[in-house]
Amino acid sequence: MSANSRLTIAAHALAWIGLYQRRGHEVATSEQIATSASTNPVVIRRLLGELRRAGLVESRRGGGAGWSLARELESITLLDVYEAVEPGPLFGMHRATPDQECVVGHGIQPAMQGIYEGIEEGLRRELARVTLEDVLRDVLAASR
Amino acid sequence: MSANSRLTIAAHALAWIGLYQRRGHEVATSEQIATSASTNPVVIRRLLGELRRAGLVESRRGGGAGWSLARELESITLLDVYEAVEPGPLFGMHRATPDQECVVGHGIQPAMQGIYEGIEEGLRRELARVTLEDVLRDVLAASR
DNA sequence: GCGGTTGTAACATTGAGTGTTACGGCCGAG
DNA sequence: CTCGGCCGTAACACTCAATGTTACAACCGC
Repeated sequence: MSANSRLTIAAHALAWIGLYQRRGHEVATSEQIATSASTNPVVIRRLLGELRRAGLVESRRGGGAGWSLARELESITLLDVYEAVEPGPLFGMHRATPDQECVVGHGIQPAMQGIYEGIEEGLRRELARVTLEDVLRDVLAASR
Repeated sequence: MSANSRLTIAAHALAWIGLYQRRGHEVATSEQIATSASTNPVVIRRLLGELRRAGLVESRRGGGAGWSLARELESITLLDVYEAVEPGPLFGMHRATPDQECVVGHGIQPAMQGIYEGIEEGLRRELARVTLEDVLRDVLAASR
């Protein structure tokens, strides 16, 4: 699968902002987060923009601008982040519609559709069990 | 997520071969399957080649050549197909290694690694619950 | 007004997946 | 033992999403 890093980077950004705020700072800048994640500030702003639309973070402009959490880390799950950042389905269908004259070609898409829905629902359940608080805890545990 | 159709096409091919054999034929050709799936025979041969390496199908060359199942449909699960056809992990890490001087940058990868392993294990469990026999049944049910 | 940051457009780059052509290898049929 | 059909695979073009980068207008505390 063409595994992308969107979920990882988004979780990284949220954990970074959360830790930064616990250390007494008001807001974090995309520049700071980008440095920690070894990427470009625009990439961070784009991702955080999607998280803002999902109500997970807030942004301030002007002087003393930057990003802050809209919710506590323990109330944000990986599912929230996943849904904010990965819109499409996990598995794709045929690019061209299969041969409708063929029994298999005709029935395969509704069949797989139903099966995939169940599987994605299971994935959602797994993602919902992990909070960003868990992520930050694991991050700090790894530093020892 | 850049959802690809490899799992769908592979399941389509297996269901097609299975049904074709139940109707009394020995082997199916990549040409026939490609027609049903509206794609190119080479795409089918490549995918079936991976399934052959995983021990799910067999191929014969020469006259009367083609593909046949190496196992019964009810003994093949979507997990078997998934592992044969999707080698990489579901979620990717940072493309460049994050800033190791930063606490979050240092701990994020081991943390996410562990979390992702649990989530992928859950996905595997879901995939293992569906057999290709289930798929074919749903396919035939959809034709009515 | 100044300066720093967000928000977003625009474009280049990369890589996986997919489609296509080509051709050598294999083997049953005749 | 030749022929024809199909596999196996290399090679290449094409598409598309993700990512990286530059640029710049908008915003707002100071």
